[in-house]
Amino acid sequence: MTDMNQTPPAASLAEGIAAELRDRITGGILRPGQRLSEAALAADLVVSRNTLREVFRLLTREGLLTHLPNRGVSVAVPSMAAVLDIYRVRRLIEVPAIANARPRHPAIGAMAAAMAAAQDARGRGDWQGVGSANMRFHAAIVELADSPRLTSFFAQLTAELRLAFGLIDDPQELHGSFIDTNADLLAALQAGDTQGAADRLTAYLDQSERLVLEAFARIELR
Amino acid sequence: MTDMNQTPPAASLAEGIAAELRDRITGGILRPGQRLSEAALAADLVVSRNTLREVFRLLTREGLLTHLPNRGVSVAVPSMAAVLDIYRVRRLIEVPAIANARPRHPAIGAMAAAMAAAQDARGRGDWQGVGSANMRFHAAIVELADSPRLTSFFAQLTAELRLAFGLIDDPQELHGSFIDTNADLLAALQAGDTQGAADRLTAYLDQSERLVLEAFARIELR
DNA sequence: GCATATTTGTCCGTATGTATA
DNA sequence: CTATACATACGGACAAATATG
Repeated sequence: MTDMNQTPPAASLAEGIAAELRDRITGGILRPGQRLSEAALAADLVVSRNTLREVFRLLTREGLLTHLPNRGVSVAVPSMAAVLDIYRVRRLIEVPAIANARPRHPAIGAMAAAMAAAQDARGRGDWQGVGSANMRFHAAIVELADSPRLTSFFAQLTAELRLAFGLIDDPQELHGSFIDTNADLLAALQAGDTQGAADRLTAYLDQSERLVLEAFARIELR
Repeated sequence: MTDMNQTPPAASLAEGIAAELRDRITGGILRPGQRLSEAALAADLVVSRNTLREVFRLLTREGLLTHLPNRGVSVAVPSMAAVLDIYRVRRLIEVPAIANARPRHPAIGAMAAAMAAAQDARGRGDWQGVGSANMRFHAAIVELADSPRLTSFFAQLTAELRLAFGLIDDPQELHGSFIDTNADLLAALQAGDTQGAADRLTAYLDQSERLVLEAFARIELR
């Protein structure tokens, strides 16, 4: 067994640190709104401030960090506007990707693998794992379009969305209910019914968006 | 007259330098494939190497620079695969944006302004200016979708595409013939005929892509 | 194939300006 | 209003990798 799930050896130190910070942010270790002190974080990650600043620029561009001039960076606080925008773009990208999917495209195998991982994680009650697998499932959908630029753009959207997920208390409600819907989607796609698959995807996106927005509405009341 | 066309005062130095370098690359001052020495460029731009490296990371992520570990960065050399990918994504984004355009959306005014600028530049024989105006025209089309993430993603694609345009000798052939097509598109949109506008856009994208690819094929022969 | 020069990758110290207690 | 803390940006240093003669 090779280390296919391992992060590649990090071409440069900055890229490696960027990946590490991305994980901490999407993984919820760093909470939205939290300020990140250059000096403290550089010491913690055992890199120089210069290197860390390179990373800050990257993650700011990706939307995971917010940069306030002369006041440093903090973890981005997702807004309802951001969630609406992200789901709008997801519809635009994912639905045509499914609808125009070439039969027996390799990405369909990746979708099946992600689906299996999601069901496995559900069996263990690992809702965080279910969420990760679900994101891989949708990344595989985008890969159906065979566009590297679309794929990397979608990865960015995904990271930002996970930030929003982190604000929601109950991950089971968030991720648990969608496994069966997505399994139907996959079955339709494997049967060559791209239109049926696209319809199920649209339904999923609508439901998921509503769930996130409702959770947001509850949070903003507090 | 305010300086609404002026670049904003650059929140940070790195952002300003990034904008400057972006202009030099898309403007053809820096040619594709050209290596960029950290020390030389830093001296030229009167910034420290550290600041310049932050900029390099940003532009590498945007696809304008290529980074080879321990061998520095060079201006990206656009490939046919990149051109194909960019046009694929442009179709996916622009066509639905037009087809679902809300009547009297403010971006339609921006389209008209860009069109006027293109016609003006053509009158002066300024084909570079025609190209810039044409890109603004299409950026305005994307704004019809009201999605900030889509807008900034498209800006990136545009910059990368201009890199490819720079390899083509005859800018008149590249940009000159499309003004009238786009004028028709705009007229259809203003008349509320979104479907007709979308059809014209598709035709434009097909023609433009073919032109770029043919020019590429000629170049690769040399 | 080797010795040397150049360049990148990374770190540190420090001066300056801005925001906040 | 002063003092303090911090981000910003610079320049110098050095090891490691790469290119050159």
